[in-house]
Amino acid sequence: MKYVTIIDIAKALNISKSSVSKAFNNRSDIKSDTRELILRTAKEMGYSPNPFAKRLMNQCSFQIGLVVPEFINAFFHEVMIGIQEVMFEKGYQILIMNSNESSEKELENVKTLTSNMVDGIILSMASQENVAYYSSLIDKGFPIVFFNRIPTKQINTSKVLFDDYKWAFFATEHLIYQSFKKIFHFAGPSSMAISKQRKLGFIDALKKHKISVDEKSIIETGLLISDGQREMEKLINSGNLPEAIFAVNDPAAIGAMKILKKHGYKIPEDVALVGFTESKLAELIDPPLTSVAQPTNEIGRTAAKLLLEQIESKGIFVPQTVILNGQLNVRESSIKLNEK
Amino acid sequence: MKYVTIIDIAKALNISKSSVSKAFNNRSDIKSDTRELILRTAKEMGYSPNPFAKRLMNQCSFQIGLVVPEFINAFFHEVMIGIQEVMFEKGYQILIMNSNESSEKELENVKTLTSNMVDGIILSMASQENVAYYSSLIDKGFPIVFFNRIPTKQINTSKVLFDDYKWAFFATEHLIYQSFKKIFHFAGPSSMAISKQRKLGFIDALKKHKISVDEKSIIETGLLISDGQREMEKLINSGNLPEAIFAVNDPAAIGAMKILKKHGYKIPEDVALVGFTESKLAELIDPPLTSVAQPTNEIGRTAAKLLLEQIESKGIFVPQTVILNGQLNVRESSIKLNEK
DNA sequence: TTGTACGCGTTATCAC
DNA sequence: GTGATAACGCGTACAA
Repeated sequence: MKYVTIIDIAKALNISKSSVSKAFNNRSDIKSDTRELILRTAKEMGYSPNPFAKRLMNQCSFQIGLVVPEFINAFFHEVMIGIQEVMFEKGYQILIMNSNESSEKELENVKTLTSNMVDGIILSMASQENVAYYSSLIDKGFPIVFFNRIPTKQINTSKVLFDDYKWAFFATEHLIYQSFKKIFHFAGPSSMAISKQRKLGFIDALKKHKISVDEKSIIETGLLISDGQREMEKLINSGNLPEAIFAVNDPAAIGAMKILKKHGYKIPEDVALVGFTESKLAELIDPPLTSVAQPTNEIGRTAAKLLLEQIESKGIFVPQTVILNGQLNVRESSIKLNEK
Repeated sequence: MKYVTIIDIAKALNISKSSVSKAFNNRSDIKSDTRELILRTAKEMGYSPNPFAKRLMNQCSFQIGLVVPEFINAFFHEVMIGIQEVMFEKGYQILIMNSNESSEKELENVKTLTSNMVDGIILSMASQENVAYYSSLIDKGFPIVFFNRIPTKQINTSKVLFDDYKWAFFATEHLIYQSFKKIFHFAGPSSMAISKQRKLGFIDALKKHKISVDEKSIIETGLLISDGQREMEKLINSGNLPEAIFAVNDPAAIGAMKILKKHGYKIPEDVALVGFTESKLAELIDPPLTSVAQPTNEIGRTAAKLLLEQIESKGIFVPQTVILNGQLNVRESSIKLNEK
């Protein structure tokens, strides 16, 4: 595949390559006749500018990187779409990389991206491991925007976040208002900030309503359907069933639901369930799962806009932290039925 | 963000930039002492090679494009992961673009990618609209591999496909063997080759078993959950309920299931359901949905490998067509229960 | 209005 | 073993 260059066009028309370049850059110092002619022949010859030469010139790639910790849940796909919407409009391409919950892989991804000269990175971290390195990048003036799984320590850049604590609190309160008494929490990995926040929200909601928080009522479960299944199985075997469970995320809740149904328990009569981070599944399973919806598309769009601001500001920008609002979608899985 | 170049290193060490370049390219004509020194200082100075300069030289981008017609269903995400696995190992980056079921957008995407000098494209088409253009690209020597939604006409390149006809036939036969008699088909858009194939498989299976195919038993539905819901609603209103439905894909089947359940019909007792293109949902909904599973990861891996072959062969390659095998996952939604 | 010359960062090809 | 020098394709002062 041989690409046509401005030199080819110049030769074909017996003019200099700079004239061709001028024609394409809408410069005033070229006769409109010549411009027309050049553009026409360029089209005929199938010319398209070599992006690498351009980037070599302006030291800017019009590419940004997106690094996510996982690809399994729809959450990151949806955020990705939001980012794309904003970025493509501005002519940016997006290189997507998956860290697969490994902070080493994540560091590798970021290094691959920076050595590919992306103009900035949107990042959701697998863990807090590499924060120092990212901090040093930011200090050098490299634009990074964090979302979802962000650094817990202060960092000098923009962030898009969701108030996990608040919404976990609301979700738990919802169960309390339904007058469930014995409420358990299926928690995520304790190393993960969002898990911690959600757990804290759970605990504080119980405290506020003067419900004692039992050690055994918080079970570190994991983020996958299989995790929910495993812990639910254990719980059933132990014979210590709660009236309601608030799970760290939808997959954990759905896993629990599957096992409960398998053992013949009714939802929400026997055990009520609430998930977190609305997934498509929540509406579709039976019974539909109550869940906290995050504005995934908006998270993506906001992160993209913040990154663009940083890129375009060339150094002097004010780091912003945007906290987006969610919504508790109450569905059948958590509604206390009237006693028959 | 100022990048360090080989010239900076050369200056720092008072040597020529060509020596620096040689050190990095493991050339034999350089003293190993100097090489060591160069590599060490390079690391200290935080040098990383400028990929655009490199690409400008070797006229090759180590990037490939992936163009998919939609992002909603997990199918393309999963294929994408397979592609990534193979490509990243070889040092390729993947630019992902979404055509959103529009052939104009698709053409635009492909043009963006080629003008970005990707080394090849993996493509699933929104429609047959642009086949002539893709054909001309291929004839010019530009590597393209098709999968899933491929050109129906002969095209001189590699393809990864799934025998939609065969598996639709099997899926329908499964319903017949369960001794359902009145079987309907929720078909996809008739413009889409895969829809046509699945419909044909359905028809031929009925014919083989001497079941007459009624005009009314094939309903053009669409590919989304909402499509399945809408058509099921109509069907219920018309009072012409089948015993079983084979849907063009899982979302259509799931939409139908939701509406059936809403109206109090039991699955599979009142209406049995079979989907196509296994989704995560199939296992999770209640009752679990029988569906044809496609080997998504393998589709991605195969397409990636075929594309690499084409890229590396530099012109003389033998177009291959790989037909991958699927699996009919039989679940509760399609099993005829014994009469009580 | 047009063309010349140079730089962007890299590698390949020569002389030395 | 080393170091100039010329590409790669494009943009742009500056000279013509």
